[in-house]
Amino acid sequence: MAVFLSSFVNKVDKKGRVSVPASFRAVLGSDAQGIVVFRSLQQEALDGCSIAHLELLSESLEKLDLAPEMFELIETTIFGGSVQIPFDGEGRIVLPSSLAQTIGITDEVAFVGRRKTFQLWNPQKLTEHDTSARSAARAQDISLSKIIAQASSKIEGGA
Amino acid sequence: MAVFLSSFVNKVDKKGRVSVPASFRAVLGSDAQGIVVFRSLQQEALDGCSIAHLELLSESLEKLDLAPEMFELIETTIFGGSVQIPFDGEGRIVLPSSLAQTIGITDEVAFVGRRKTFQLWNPQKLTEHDTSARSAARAQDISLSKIIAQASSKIEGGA
DNA sequence: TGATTACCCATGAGTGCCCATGGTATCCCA
DNA sequence: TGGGATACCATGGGCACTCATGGGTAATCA
Repeated sequence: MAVFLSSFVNKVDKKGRVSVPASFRAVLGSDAQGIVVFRSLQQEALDGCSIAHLELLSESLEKLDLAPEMFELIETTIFGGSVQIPFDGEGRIVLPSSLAQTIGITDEVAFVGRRKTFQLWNPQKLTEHDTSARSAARAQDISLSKIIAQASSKIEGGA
Repeated sequence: MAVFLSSFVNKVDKKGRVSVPASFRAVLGSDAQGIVVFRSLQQEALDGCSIAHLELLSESLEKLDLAPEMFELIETTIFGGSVQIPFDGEGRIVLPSSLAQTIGITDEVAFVGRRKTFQLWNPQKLTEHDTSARSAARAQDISLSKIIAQASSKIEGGA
């Protein structure tokens, strides 16, 4: 199925509009009315997803037996802090300036695909994040083919 | 099964198009719509693979219990940093100039088969890398027949 | 009443699609 | 065995379409 891939840097214009990349809109579907955005828990970025995905998170919360503090945190910060933003006719959104300011977005936004969701970053902060992530990968000698091999052997081992 | 073998150096034209070697396209399959490309974690090159291979990596990530930092790294740099590039009618791709620039590709690209995936290099940097890799192999006295023998004894030993 | 939002239209750069060509390797025939 | 024909591959060019960007106006809201 279609997933959010790649990263794009698009401009924010004087009216605060920014184009959601066409490939992300394609993943969202032609009948998508917009997206949902909220502050990321782990990074200095915004998390973005489809409305359906937020509903999935909501259902997941009901099913799991989460600790009350975690439940409360998610209820307040994620659901309380999320905004649903419609597309205009050209596939643009207007980012609430309060959210944009929390992550340092001024005149450009980086959209970063994360398969089921995506993130919105200040492009410079994203570059810094990426650079440090790659340094860590080199230091740990991470290999994608090893990850695939481990996942395969986990299945065969009857794990 | 078919694997990516050999290396080829092809030209990049004024429109940024470059032919994917015919044997690589054959491995990908006649119904392949294109390839996926992302920055290599370990080398100054791009990693290339089929769309199915990226899906395999995606499934592997879901199956393994990776450390959160490693998961985050792969989600952002590999999936966020990958692009799905379609073939044109003649089996060419257009490399995004942002990716091409990170590895110093200007007017030629070296395609290097790595069995299940392949890499894209600046041809000169590939030559330098190969030279230093061969020096390291001689220093470590690497023998291909020893590798085969060790793998065979590992299988028979019921490891 | 002013600011903001929604809706509509326009434009240029880049992309996708299509067609053409030259070179090389392979195959077939004399 | 050599030459010609054919097929395949890499390379080059042109045109239509898409995408991101920009602007204007009317409606809505505070």
